[in-house]
Amino acid sequence: MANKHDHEHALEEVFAGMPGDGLLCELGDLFKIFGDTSRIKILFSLFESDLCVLEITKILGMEQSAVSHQLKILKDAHLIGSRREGKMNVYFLSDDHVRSIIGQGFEHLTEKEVHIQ
Amino acid sequence: MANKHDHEHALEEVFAGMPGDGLLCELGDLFKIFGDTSRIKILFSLFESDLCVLEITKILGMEQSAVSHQLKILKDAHLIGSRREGKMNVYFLSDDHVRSIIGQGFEHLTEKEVHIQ
DNA sequence: CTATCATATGAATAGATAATCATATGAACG
DNA sequence: CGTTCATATGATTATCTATTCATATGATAG
Repeated sequence: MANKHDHEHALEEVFAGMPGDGLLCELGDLFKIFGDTSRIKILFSLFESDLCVLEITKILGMEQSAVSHQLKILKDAHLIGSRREGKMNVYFLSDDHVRSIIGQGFEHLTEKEVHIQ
Repeated sequence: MANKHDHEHALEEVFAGMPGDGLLCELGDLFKIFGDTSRIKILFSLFESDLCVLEITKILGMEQSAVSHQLKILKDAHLIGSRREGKMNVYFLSDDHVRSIIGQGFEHLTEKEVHIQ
């Protein structure tokens, strides 16, 4: 009975600490963007250097239109930006959070590997 | 011509710095897991307290089977663990990377809000 | 201007995913 | 042992997503 009461108290704490549905949804949407190999590849590419669409297309080895679609998604999420250079649109990382987030993901994966050994 | 050469050099660097497809895929799969509101809600709940399935079900307000499905996904990814306590299965965060990753996502969102103001 | 190069957009489709309903498992207790 | 409580699993389905093909836009050079 005391145990049950503790659990209900825990539930209250959980409800209190839970962000609103809006924020949770935004957070989900943000991570969804990282949850695709093509987009991760684009981001990794931009870690090294600003690149135009054609270059990214060569790196990913897929249709140019597919790349443009993914670039739009990344740009809408403010993860990348673009500028014009002559005939080309050059894309770049818009801030270093992208690096940190992907870095944390990496750490999780590599530490798990160590753990498995 | 010099410009073109620079770009090709940049491409080489990008290819050199790019992780293998396997790792990129694992990374994508990891972030995919964070890319769902129900799972994020579960993780936030477990930030506060270890919880059994019934409690999580109450918090999320969805079918118990749906919760179990999502718990399985989280557990398979080693993001949570479980132990038996009497009749119940109690779930808990398996490590603090989860906190860091979600925290980074949060920061990105909130800093963007500041930026927009 | 108009042709062309670089990129973006739109429609269509195949594949993935998350929820639900129905049912199975499995420990605990009388 | 068999019933019940807590949870897991399987099948199904509606929705979402990433890609492709086809085409539009839009800047720039001739």
